[in-house]
Amino acid sequence: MFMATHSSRSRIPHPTLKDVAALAGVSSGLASMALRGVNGPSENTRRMVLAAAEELQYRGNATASLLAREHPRLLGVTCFLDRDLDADIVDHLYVEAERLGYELVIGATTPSHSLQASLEMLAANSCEAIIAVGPQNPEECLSKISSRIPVLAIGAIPENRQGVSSVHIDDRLAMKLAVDHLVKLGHTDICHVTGGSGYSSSERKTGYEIAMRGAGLDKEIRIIEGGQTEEAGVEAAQVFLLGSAPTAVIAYNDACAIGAMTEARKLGYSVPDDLSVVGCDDSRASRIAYIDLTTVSQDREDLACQALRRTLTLIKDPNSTRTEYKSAPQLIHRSTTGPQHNRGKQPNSCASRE
Amino acid sequence: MFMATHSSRSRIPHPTLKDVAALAGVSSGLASMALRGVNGPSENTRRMVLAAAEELQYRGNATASLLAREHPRLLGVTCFLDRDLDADIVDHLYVEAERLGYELVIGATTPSHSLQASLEMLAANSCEAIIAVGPQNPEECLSKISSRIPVLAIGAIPENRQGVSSVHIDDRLAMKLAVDHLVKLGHTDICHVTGGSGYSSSERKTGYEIAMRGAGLDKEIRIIEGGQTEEAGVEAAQVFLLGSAPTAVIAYNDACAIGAMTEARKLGYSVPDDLSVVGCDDSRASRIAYIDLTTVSQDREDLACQALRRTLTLIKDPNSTRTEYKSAPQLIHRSTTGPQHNRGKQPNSCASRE
DNA sequence: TTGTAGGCGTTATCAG
DNA sequence: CTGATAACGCCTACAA
Repeated sequence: MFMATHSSRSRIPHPTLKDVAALAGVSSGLASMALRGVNGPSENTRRMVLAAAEELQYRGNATASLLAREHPRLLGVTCFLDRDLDADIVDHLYVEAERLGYELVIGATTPSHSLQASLEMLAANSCEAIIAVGPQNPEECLSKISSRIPVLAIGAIPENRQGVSSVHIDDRLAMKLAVDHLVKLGHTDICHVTGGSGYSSSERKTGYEIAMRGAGLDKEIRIIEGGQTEEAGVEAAQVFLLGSAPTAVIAYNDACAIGAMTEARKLGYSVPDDLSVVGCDDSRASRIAYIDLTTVSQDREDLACQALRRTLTLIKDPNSTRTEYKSAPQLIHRSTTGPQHNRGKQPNSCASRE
Repeated sequence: MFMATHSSRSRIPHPTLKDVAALAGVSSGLASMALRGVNGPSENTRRMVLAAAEELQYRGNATASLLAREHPRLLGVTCFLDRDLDADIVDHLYVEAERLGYELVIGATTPSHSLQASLEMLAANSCEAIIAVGPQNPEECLSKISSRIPVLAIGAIPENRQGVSSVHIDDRLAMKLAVDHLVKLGHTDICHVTGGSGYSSSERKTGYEIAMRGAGLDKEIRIIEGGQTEEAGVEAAQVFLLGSAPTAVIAYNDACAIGAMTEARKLGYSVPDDLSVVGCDDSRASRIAYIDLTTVSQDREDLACQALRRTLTLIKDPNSTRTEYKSAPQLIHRSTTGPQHNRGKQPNSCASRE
């Protein structure tokens, strides 16, 4: 059998529905129905069409289909590419979307490609709704675009963001779990490193404060300005380890916690002996054996399912009211937290020990 | 001024080009040209159209545009969501694409959404070409789809993958840099942990072998089957640390290196005193201060630029021959490699020390 | 069960 | 410089 050496892509255009219909000897309308599996065409017709499609290696043109359909069944997703939490969520979104007969198209948010740009792109491309995954710091653009197309955020959103529904973990509860975990281990001197200026950061901060008060530790509340990166954690540690160091620290997220832990160890503190560290998110990094960070997990599957369910509701009734769903977080006890030994807050001279 | 309390999205459909043209008092064809900024319309007409578009809050329908244009100027990108190397590359792709007037749409590859599925989706959605980022293990689907649409892989591809061009680091050179670095530090007992069955893994293995021979270390060549994850690194370490442990190890990538390093430390080896560890990719994880892994970096910007340049060439001439570009890697010396002390290969009883 | 025809919103071609 | 008009490929009444 001979095969073409050059695939002459440029010469023979892709076969269209009309070609398939012609080969099958039916009209293109019928062929369309047969291909989509809706009922109407007879069994015989369906077979003919499928055979023709197979023979011609027919591939539908999704763009044309999108334009013609009234319900494109296409959802836009914006996410960051370097956050494994987002990756897990998107993975679950794919599963749910497939189950519900929806297609997903992704607009990535990167340093050079803003959330705004992703949203515009998705809105222009016939998406029926947009699911924005991750900490949406310039949330204004979510509100803005939500007047054109339903938007649901996975991640906390201020209540006054009109039109944008959200699905996220209960940030306050997450911090309460962390505080209670440490209290149970005997800690009282527990400080919190914030995640900067975002909304979920302020929620977690509030949750920490409430939990501390709930544990009768009003006087011990100590808040350090931080951020969502490892570097922010490093800088925060340099602050809270000066003077009277706490025996435990709860960071806004895992990255920040890892940074703080790194710096603490570098300064001679042993984790968890001298300092217990708790992160948040249960990121991939937190699970690295060498890090093995105690953290508060987000249930990715729950978030994805709820997000999709609610997004479809928004599509059906665009005027339905904004909703908010708080998923229950869970404490994951790993090796960076331990009992309070109460043996002083001075760093050891020896860097680390088992 | 009154504002609608409910954004009645469902009631008023988005304004179309025709609406804009009507308001501006011109034909839709003219309006289209004015909006796109091509020359033809008079300055006055252009202003009228722009004003009308502004007033109606007109947003073009990208789907319709895609269908009508002969050159959609749309590129599909497949990538993994949890690999920060890919994230960096995509970031640079966005920059280059914008510069060249192309739009990017992303199809993510996740555990539940195969590369195949992403490719099909992108091909069906009027992309002019697809750039596949990352280690494409089931590369067959790249070849298959390349008969329908130009495909360029960022990452090594076997030579017999017809139709698929590739842009990637020089894997063999990368391993040579690692070997030479270690040799310069006095190491001779250098083993390599592979990345599993992929093509770039076999290239790196070969590169390691060649470099070892080049350094006169034929007898010292020692290869351990590994993988691309931290877990694989852990398992590999359990193997190569049994019996006579090497003084240095080069892993397929950073994740694998980190796993191996973790396990080595857990078993009582000090890094880099007892064991030097080199990764590959210069991933975000490798830069974490607490890990600070010596590695071989990939120039993300170079990869992205070359990929885009070559992709456009493929689009212009689909019958042009497959090309391969090897980007120069660079050794990043961090703190997991050090001089060979030659003080025996037995693990210390003390876990670690400064 | 099947064919026909009109439309989705743009772009592109051609006369005027 | 401008305005009809025909694609683009598919979906979907509606009619047969």
